[in-house]
Amino acid sequence: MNSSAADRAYAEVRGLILSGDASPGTPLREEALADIVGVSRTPIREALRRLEAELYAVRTRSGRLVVADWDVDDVAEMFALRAMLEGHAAARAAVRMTACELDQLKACNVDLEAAIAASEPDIAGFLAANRRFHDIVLRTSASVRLTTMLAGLVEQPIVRRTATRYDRSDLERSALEHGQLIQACAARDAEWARSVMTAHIRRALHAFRAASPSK
Amino acid sequence: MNSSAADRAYAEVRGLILSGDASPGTPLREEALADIVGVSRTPIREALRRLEAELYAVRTRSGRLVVADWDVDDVAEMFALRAMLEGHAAARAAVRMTACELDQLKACNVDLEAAIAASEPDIAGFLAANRRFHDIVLRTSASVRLTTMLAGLVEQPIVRRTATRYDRSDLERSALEHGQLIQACAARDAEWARSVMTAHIRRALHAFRAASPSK
DNA sequence: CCATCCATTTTTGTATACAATAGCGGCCAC
DNA sequence: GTGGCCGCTATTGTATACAAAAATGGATGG
Repeated sequence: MNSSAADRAYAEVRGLILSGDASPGTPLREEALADIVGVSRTPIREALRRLEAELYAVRTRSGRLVVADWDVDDVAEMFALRAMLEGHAAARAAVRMTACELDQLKACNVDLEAAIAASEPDIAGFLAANRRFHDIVLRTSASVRLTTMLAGLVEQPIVRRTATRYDRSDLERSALEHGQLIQACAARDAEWARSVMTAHIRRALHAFRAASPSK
Repeated sequence: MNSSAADRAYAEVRGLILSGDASPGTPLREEALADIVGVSRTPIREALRRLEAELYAVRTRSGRLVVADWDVDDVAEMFALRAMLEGHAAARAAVRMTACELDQLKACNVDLEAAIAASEPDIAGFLAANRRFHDIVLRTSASVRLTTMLAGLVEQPIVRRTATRYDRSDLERSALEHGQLIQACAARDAEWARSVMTAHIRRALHAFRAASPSK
């Protein structure tokens, strides 16, 4: 969509970080990245500033950027913040949800259930449907600030997990909890929606921890 | 402290916005700002990107940045988010607080009380002490992510208020609530601290609303 | 009088050149 | 052999030049 050089640079460098291709501690040198992405330093700088603001990268004393290293506490904190903020988003969404958006939510969850119904679950399909589900909630919450704040928070723990195994029971629980959220939204019950979403994210934290290679 | 051209540009442009010198809707043209600040467009761009990320400015379809216009709902949402996040920070801080930091908090509140004790309250002194108080809590929470997310949230509603009158009872209530937070931290009670801080911010929202010129 | 189209001008996006500074390695003295 | 100093290199910060896209203005036709 946004295919400016700076946006491509952002996506590409973030990809390097999330894929583990650039492991924590790796220096992010502007010129080197410019060569990789095929643009000049200017859009690279812009991308790096965004990544720094989202804490994908940290600045060593004086200038140098390196890939950030998230320990277990960091990840737990990210989930805690996400639980609060997405809970808040769900509460706002519940009272703003129209029939149309409710239908979209239901359709999303149908897709999600379909993705995990097969004997071999379709993880990519699950993640896509899950992502759409949460995006709809966020959009319905109608708070640009919330959306902005959550933007840098959702991707991060997911991708580190690509190598790890997804437990089927976790996937099924997700579908169940999404169903509960749909109920809460249908009932226009903000606090119910908040509770369900908060619980949903906090469970995801523990699922993530259990699946983590290094405890 | 950070006196690079980009940081000065950020501070100066943000000052223009918060002072109302650049009113909502005013276009933020890079070259014009470069002339004002006395640097080239490059650091100005960097500053504008930060201001955009913090929603001080919004981007009209295709490129142009204009000063953002916060309506009452926006401000309410900012306070709600701040209440959640600072509440979380207080909860974390309560269990991490050392005697040293507790003393700093107490000292801050002594200053704050001194600032409002005079017959004519020292608003600037109050704001400074208040700021230090919240900064200590945030620092003690030991979450860089939380600190980053709150950074763009605390300044914004305050300065719009420079013209409005501060009610003495509100100032006194602030001092009282800070005292309660100190108690909660002394007791290492995370949920008590969270509740006090959340209530503190939410009261501030209503004080702000009451003092707002345009209701 | 109003809408539309084209040219000009303004404004942003990107690339590159230059300046400043920190890091690094070698060399020398001890 | 080790520690400190000096010069060089690598890297970021800033300025400027150029390209692209969009707004503005006026002229023109209806």
